[in-house]
Amino acid sequence: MDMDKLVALCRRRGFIFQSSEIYGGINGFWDYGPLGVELKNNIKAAWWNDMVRNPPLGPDGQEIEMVGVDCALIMNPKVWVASGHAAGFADPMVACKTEGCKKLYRADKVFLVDLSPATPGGAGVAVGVEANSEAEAQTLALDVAKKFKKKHASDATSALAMPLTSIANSAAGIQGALCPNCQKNSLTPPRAFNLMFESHAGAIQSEENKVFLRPETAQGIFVNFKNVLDSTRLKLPFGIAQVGKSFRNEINPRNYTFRSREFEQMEIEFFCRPNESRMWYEFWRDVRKKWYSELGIKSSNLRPREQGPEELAHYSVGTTDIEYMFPFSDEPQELEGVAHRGDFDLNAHMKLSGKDLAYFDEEGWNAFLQEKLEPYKDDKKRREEEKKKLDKEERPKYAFVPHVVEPSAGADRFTLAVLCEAYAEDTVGGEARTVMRFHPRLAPVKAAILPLVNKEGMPEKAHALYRELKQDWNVFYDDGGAVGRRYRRQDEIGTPYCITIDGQTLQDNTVTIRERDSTEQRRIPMATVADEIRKALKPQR
RNA sequence: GCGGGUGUAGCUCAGUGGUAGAGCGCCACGUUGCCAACGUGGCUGUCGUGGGUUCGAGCCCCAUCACCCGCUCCA
Repeated sequence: MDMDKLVALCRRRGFIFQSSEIYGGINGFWDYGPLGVELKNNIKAAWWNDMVRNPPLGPDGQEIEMVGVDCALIMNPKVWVASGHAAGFADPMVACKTEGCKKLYRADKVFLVDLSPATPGGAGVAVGVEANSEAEAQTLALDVAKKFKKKHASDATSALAMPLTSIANSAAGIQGALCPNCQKNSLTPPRAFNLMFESHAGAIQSEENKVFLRPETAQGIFVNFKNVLDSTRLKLPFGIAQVGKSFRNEINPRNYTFRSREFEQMEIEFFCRPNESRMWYEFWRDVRKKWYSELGIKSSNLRPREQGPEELAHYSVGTTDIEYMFPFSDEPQELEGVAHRGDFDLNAHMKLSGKDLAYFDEEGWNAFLQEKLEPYKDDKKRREEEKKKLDKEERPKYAFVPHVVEPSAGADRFTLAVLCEAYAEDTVGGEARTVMRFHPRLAPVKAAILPLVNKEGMPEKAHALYRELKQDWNVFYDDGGAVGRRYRRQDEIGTPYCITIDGQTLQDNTVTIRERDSTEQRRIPMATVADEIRKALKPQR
């Protein structure tokens, strides 16, 4: 599939426009047009319906409890300190200025081997090495120093590696750092790359009122964990869901809408007992992959991939990326991350806020109490004493911080995947056509109502049907040009059904219903059209 | 952030310094009898943006923006 053709279609038919296009656009931001907003809304509605309102049954057949929230984009900046984003999202970077090299490194991954002892006169020169840790750098240091010994004569036994970030206040008097790649003295000083968008709450800009646009929706859920618990009578396990915009200052937005700086997430934080967390992690990983398949993503294009330990996020003890083979890449790209976050977030917020976010297991505690007090049921005084004792000694064991499984899906990324997956070219009666094979649930327009010709009462009949159907769905009325052309127009925007009102309709109130993918037509009573559409839109499970 | 490429009508593209074009699409009227029909008429452009050279710039020069490819980055 040719990405350019899809991009052209999306623009031509009003799925996706470049943001602020008349001003030359803006890198990393996109707008959804009339059809795009329908498609994306359908995707979000399908997700909310299938995951929140009517989630699948749990691993042992029980109902799953799910509720939603809709949190502010801007939160107290301390949220991002607790979550680790304030520190981890501002990686200092260094670049090499030499023509033909121009490598860019994370500053904390570059270490300097001080060559001063190996250099005549002790001139301050150090060479950079790339390593993941200071220990790793140290093992490389001697080799590097030996290599340089040839050039700089004397002895290299005392080579030391130190983090590049310490170069500014180094006592060694190092005047330059050689690029690990081209070994020229042209590394820039470390510069901050802050990946969070900043703003100010209040009209006066100052350091005190600096705020951040959220880089993920998850933290709104965590900070409201206690509120939800206290207002709903939910018991573990349960999930809290949120759909909303997030913002990341991506260094280099690329690949159409795939890596945008403003994007929408569909996230669940599923809270469970620590000893059941692996089970729920595997459950959600499988549920989420199945969901994509149900909505028409071919399984050959879907790749669940367990992340290796080295690429895990700072909070995660296990993550599966559900990836999709986009046409713009040879490698599958992430649609969703299903992460086992352990108790990282709730603990972090407990620590920084000083608020108790532990869950108290009432059921377990009551069962335990009942069992322990059973022998004293006829001795009220003894019973009270025992209860006090147990309260003091045993009760705290029933309070714990839940573990969390987080299926975090990209609404825009899935929208893009749906567009890629749907795009097809085939031939009908020897003529080429372009057809978007959307799942009916996701199709922006569910049906087109077409009078075969504009006379003999056909438009009136067609209008009546149109008015009936549009009460429930986005349907489209088209009386322009030959019917074949109208069919093709609907194919191109992925409308699953075309309903044609013809001469026979006037006789017996039947219409033809044309199926998009096969182009086959059936004749059905006009009164059953709504049922036909409804049937196609029912989630299959 | 670096290097390379691209930018002309809604789309695909032609236009090598001298009056901005074609096909498709779109709109109107007529026609219409199930898969991009036909006839007639019509709309469509700050030639990505800003500056410069020139009597004159879509075309040459500089800058800038956006998109594509590669590098880099992506908790």
